Amino acid sequence: MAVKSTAPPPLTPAVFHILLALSQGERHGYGIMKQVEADSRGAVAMGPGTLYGSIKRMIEAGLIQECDKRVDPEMDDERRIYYELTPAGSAALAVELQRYRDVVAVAQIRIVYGH
Amino acid sequence: MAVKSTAPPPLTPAVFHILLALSQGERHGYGIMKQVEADSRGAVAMGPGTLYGSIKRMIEAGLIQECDKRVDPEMDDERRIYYELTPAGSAALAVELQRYRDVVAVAQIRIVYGH
DNA sequence: TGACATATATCCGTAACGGATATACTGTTT
DNA sequence: AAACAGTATATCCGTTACGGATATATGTCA
Repeated sequence: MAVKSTAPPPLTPAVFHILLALSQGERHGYGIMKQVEADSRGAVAMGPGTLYGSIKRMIEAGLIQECDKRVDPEMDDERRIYYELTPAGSAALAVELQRYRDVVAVAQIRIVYGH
Repeated sequence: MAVKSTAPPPLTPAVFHILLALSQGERHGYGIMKQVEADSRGAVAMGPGTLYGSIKRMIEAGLIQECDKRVDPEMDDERRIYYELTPAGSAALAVELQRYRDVVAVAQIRIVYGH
């Protein structure tokens, strides 16, 4: 769906959830998956196809980037690749979140005051 | 994206916005388009391809149905086809709305208390 | 040692999106 | 009266996104 006058690449739900997960701090792929599940109380289950496909697109779009940071080198799994939000990613998340708030507010008014 | 343990057909943003528009009352295609735009403060622009494609799928899924109701026969355009929510559509909207609220709440906590 | 969770990643069929296009009526402007 | 913009429905089809299946390999626990 086209989104007017906001962030250039309109956010899909998968992209939005990944951004939200990374707003919690840097994560590796599997960690993002788990964070998305936690953030949605288990409602959203993201498969590996969606996850890694979205990550690739998001890096190309400049929303996220790989980061070198290794929290604990001793405990670390060498295979892990950590990702973090870019400023553009943070901005896109903020815009999308505001859209979510607006939609919830509109729906709330509709329910309370009965269309 | 898969959505666990809720409504059988996981809602795409287009489907969600159409359901929300119809929660306002019965609408014809073009009316849905305008309502979606209004509900999102002009942020979401749904093209005819997405609109009529989604309507077709939603009727098949039992989320909406055509209704005979003609508000004002004198003022009416014969071409108009009106749609309304089915009970299943209302239920799916309610579930999806709760997911939106949850996501907004999670994000809000993250912002206020800083991850 | 078998099973399960963690972890990354690709492949590819299916579904959804969305612009372009077509048609036609209505209402307003010049 | 002609021209234009807006309303209204609808299809076509290229592009994108989704997401299950699959592959591989390590860590962990009973």
